[in-house]
Amino acid sequence: MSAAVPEKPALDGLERRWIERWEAAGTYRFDRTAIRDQVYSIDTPPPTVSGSLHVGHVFSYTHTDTVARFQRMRGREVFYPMGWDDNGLPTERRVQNYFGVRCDPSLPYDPEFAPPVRADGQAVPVSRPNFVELCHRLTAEDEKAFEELWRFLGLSVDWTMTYATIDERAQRASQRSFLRLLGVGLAYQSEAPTLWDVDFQTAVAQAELEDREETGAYHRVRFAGPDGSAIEIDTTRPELLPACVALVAHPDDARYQPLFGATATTPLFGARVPITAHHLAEPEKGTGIAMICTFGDTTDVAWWRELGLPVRAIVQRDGRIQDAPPFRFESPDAHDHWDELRGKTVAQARRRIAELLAESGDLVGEPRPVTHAVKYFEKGSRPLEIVTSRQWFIRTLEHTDAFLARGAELAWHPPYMQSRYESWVKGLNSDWLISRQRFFGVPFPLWYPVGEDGAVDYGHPLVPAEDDLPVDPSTDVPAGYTADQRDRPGGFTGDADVMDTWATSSLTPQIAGGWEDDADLFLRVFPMDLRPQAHEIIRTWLFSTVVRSHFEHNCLPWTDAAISGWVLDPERKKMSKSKGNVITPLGLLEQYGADAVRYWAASGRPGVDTAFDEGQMRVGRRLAIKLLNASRFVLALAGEGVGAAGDPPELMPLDRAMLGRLAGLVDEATAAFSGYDYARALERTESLFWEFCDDYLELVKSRAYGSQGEAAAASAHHALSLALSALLRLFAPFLPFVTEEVWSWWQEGSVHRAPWPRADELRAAVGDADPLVLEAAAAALGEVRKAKTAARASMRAEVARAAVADTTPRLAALALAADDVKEAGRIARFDVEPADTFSVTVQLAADG
RNA sequence: GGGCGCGUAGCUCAGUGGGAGAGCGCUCGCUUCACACGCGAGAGGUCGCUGGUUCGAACCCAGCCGCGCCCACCA
Repeated sequence: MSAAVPEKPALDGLERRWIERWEAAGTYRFDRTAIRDQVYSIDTPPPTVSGSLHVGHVFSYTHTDTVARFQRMRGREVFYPMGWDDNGLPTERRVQNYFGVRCDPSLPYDPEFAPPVRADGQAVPVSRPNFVELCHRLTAEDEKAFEELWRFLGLSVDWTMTYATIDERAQRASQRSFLRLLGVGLAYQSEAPTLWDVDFQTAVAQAELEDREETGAYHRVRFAGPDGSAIEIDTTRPELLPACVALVAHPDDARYQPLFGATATTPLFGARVPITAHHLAEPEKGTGIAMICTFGDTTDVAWWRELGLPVRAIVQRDGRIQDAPPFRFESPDAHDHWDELRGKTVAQARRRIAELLAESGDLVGEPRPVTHAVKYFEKGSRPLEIVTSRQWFIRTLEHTDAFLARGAELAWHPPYMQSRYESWVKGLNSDWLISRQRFFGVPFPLWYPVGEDGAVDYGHPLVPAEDDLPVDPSTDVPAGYTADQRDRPGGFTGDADVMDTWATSSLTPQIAGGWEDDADLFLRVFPMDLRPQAHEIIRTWLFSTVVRSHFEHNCLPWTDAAISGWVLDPERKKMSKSKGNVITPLGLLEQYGADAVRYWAASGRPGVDTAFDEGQMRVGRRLAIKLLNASRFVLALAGEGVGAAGDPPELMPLDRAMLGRLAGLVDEATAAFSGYDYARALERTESLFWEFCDDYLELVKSRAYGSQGEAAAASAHHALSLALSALLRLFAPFLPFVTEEVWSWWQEGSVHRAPWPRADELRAAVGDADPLVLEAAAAALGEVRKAKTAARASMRAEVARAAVADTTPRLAALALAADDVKEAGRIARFDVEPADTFSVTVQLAADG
């Protein structure tokens, strides 16, 4: 069999070769006859295909793959699908830039449409169906590129099991789940103030917000009190003055207590607004009394709601001040002031109104610069406004206790990640907003009746049958209506919105697992075992998946969540596209080899941010090459001993000691992997492997060549082949290519379908093993090496005499491997003497 | 403001009550018959700071400093 071992083994080309063979052999194909208990199922994160893959992806997907491979070798049938996240804003944005188009839903579909040739000028308006076609076209290309890279990285995904978050299955699942939530009242629509991105022109959910520190300015503005005296308030948003509906101070604030219930008058616009009390008003902030506008921030919304105030909205959905006055002005001046503001952007209006207030004498002093946190859509570039709109929500607020209980039920790796989940759930302040005023997404499967007067009756949505899903309400027609009744009095109109991307992604276990489309599969894989994901999307993806599974199946979607850290650049900044510090993985894979890149990734412990380190990839490459060479050597030494029939030979003490250590390693690696600590499993395996090469192989070399007779050689051969077999399997989850290559030299089948090594079987084969034998022998050999190095001699230099002083038990252990030490150290005369401490006296032969 | 994590050799990181470690980098040596994509050896640290618990602390406790992240109604 050793005939199959190449003369000069090399890493180059291993990836291409084995990718092809694994595909042909179906090595990673999921066997769907397996029952749930035999299955290990993974809720793979679908990467956003419109972005490019970066080393962060390689990092975390490698972690998952090592776990998948471990579980497969442990005998579980691994359900490891791959999804593509292709719906939503990132794709829309990429399509707009790539093709130079913009979606105009009012246009009709043009079947002849061809995208412009990268028009650098104006974006070409296209209809929604044309736009969606372009989205599909581009994502199809992106998915191909992603799959190539994943295969090259060696992910043991079953590539016959892929899904996309915009595909028909995903749409059906999203719509079905939505309709069921609607049916039991867990989904509802509401016309209410919502956070709104004025560039994307869509509502935004709490989970998509981020705070950004901005410089603003406090403007101290003078209101007129009931008796005509001045009431001064501080505001960073003076442009909202016409939207002011009340003043508010803390109920305990003695300064303002006399004013509660009275009326103040706004400058410039002369609106009379009540002076109210509310506990959210902070006496220390500004002057202690604030103006409430509809709506400047979410506190305004709370005050407005709880104090029962009217609405005087002035900001339109495009971020400009509306044309119509927010209320009936009582003075010509107010009209003049309004004319100065309307049509302006919020920022323009802010500058202008500051001037107007200064002119009228109602601005006290100069505006004072201040840095404050402002809410943004995480993908947006202008501060969010709050506008009133009709949106769909899923009820989460009244179920937070249940969600917290689910979080406690879930096994988190690492455990402290649970606190992120809990702080999110406890901080929820609104139901989950799932509707988006966008184009490339899953449509709401709803129509609304249009009355004879042309008014849309949102209160009585028309729903399709589940069997008809998915539907597109913009082209499909509800039961009982005909197509020509669309948007006509007495007819119907389709819901124009699409679902938020998380409303679909939160169903990845159902989509990947088949749910009702493939109920047989679903029974075998759901609830799943593992959700691997990054920590920054605990509040979105993880939370929302728990919500959906809780409502739909009354259980957790998976038992375990493995949270990966980030990849940091050398300056310890998170690698991200916007920072421009992203490194693309393909070049790395080609330069160092997939196994080497995986080695670096798998060295990053679960949940811990890890520095990008090409040095670690070089180390990984060195390890892979060492595996090739050491394996070749072991197989050459073991020769016919490998896989020979008949009774195994009696093992010598040194061999037993080495195999005993190996059994200990198997225990450690198995325990680490079972607790999702792949990094520890790798570290321990690697460490033992180098010792195996540096000490054991050197010690046993000449005996294996036959220097001590046939029986002694047979023992070495047997131990070597047992060790190589176990080591290859321990490394297989990390270095799938090189281990498969070596395995193929002398074994049948794939190492990735071979059973994970078992410590009890090793121990049974070994019998009694005294670890001291290997320890003492390695220590003695180390001292001999040291002496040779000190003498600037070659390791081949002959030693005339070596005398080992050590404690009696260690000397006894050393005696059992004395011949091996003598031969490895090229020692002519080898003496021992009892002593309290270990030392070795070495005399090199005269001519070295 | 609240919470979580981190702080160990120049760098990347292991180490959770009793000898301060690994790899890389650096220095020196070795044509060694598996591997020069190699082998051997060496130098290098007040384990963030202060106090406490303990016979004994890198490790447990308290406080502080620094870094990062998450959350928070941000007038």
